Amino acid sequence: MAPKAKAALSDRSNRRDDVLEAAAALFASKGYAATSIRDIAQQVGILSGSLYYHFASKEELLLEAHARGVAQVTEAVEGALAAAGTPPWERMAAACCAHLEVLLGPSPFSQVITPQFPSHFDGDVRATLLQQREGYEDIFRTLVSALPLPATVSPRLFRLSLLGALNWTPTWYQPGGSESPASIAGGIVDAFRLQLDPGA
Amino acid sequence: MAPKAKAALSDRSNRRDDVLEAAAALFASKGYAATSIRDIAQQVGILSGSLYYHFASKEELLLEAHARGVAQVTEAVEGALAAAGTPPWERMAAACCAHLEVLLGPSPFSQVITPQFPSHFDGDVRATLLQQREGYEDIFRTLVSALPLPATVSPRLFRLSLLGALNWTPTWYQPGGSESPASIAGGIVDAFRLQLDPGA
DNA sequence: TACAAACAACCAATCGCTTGGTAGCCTGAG
DNA sequence: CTCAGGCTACCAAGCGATTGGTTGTTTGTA
Repeated sequence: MAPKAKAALSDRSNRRDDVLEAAAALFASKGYAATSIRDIAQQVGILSGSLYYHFASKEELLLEAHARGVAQVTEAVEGALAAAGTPPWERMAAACCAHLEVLLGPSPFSQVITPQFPSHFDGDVRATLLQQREGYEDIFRTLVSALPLPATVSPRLFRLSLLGALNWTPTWYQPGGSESPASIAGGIVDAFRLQLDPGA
Repeated sequence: MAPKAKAALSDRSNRRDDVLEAAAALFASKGYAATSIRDIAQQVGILSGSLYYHFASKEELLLEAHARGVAQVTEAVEGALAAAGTPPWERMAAACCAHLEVLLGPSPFSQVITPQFPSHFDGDVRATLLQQREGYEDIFRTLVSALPLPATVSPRLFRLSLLGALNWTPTWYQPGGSESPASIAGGIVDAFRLQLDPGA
C-alpha cells in the first residue's frame, strides 16, 4: 500500500537523514543484527538497493547513527553545564538530568547508544564505537573529579556506578509513567549525593 | 511429544548441556541475533541439523540458557544471604557481592542475562524473559524494603539504580584487572550506603 | 542537457529448520 | 549365546526464505 506517499515533501528535509533516522529507530528497538537493510528501506518507503546510494554499508549506518546519538547527548549535557551554577553537585545533577532527558527522549539516535554492547562487535566497528563514547565520558570524569568525595571512594568506580544507574534506565523506563526523566535523574543523583550532604 | 525423557540418564557427559553451554557463550559474546545455529553446532563439533535432536528451536536455546543464568544468580545470592548476618546493609552487601561474582564470573549462562535486552524481543519470548527475571528481582525488593532509607528516597528507584550500577559492570569490567568482582560490589554498595552510615 | 535519486533485477551466501537414513548401544525373548 | 527390535545421537542433504550488497536503467527536476 501507499505506493507513493510522495510528494510534495522531498523538500528541505534530507532523504539521507530520513534513512539514518529510520535505521536508528530500528537498531534501538530490535538491535543491530536483527535489523535488515530491507527493514530500514521499507520504513522510509524505498527499495533496499536505493539505500546504498546514501550509505556504503550497514556498518556505516550504525556508526553514523551511534555518532549522532553521542553528539546529541554531548550537546545537551554541555548546554546544561553552561547554564548551571558552580557547585560541583549542582553541576553533576544538571549533567545527569540532561543525560537522561536525551536518553529517554524521543530521539532514536540516543537510544542506539546503550543497548548496543560494543563487546558484540569486532575490530574496526568496535574500536570506533568505543572511541565515539570516550570523549563523552570525559565530561563525567571531570565532573566527578570536582566532587568532594571521601578518600575511601574510588572516583572511577563512582563514575561507572553513576553512569551505570543512568544507562540502565532504558531497561525499565516507560514513557507513559508518572515519573519524568528529569525527576528520575534527580533521584539517582540524590542516592549518590546524600552521603556527604545529608541536609537535602 | 515430550514425556519425561529425562528419566533415562546417560551418566556420561551430557551432550545437551554442551550444546546449551556453547549457545550461551556465543549469545553472550555476539548477541542472540548474530549467533547462528551453525555457529553453535560447530562449537560443539556436530552438524546444524543434529542440534535439533536436542532443542526444538533457536528460541528454546535462548530461553533455557537465560533461565539457567537466572537460576545460577538466584542460587548464589540466596546462598550468600543464608550465610549472612541480620543487619540489613550487611545482607544487601552480601547479595550484591554474590550477584557480581556470578555475573562477572566464568559461567556463560549468567552472562546471557544482561546484554540481551528483553525489549529486543516480541511476544512470548519477551514475556518469558521478563517472567524469568521477575522472581529474582523480588529478592532485591525485599532487601531494599529492609533498609533504613530516608523518606525522600524512593525504594523502587533505589533498587533500580543499584541493580543498574551492578548490571552495567559487564560493559567495562575486564577479568584481568586488579579489582575483583567482590571488591567492585563492595565499592558500589558503599556508594549507596554511606548516606546513612558515615562512620564506615 | 545534467545530475541526483530512485527502481528493478539479481547475486552468492547464509539463515532456521526439516527430512531420511544409519551407526552404536542396550534390552529381552528364544 | 544369539539376535531382533528399539532407542540415542548423529550425519548428509537440502528446503524455502532472507541476508548484505551490486549493477544497469529509469525517473524527476532544473
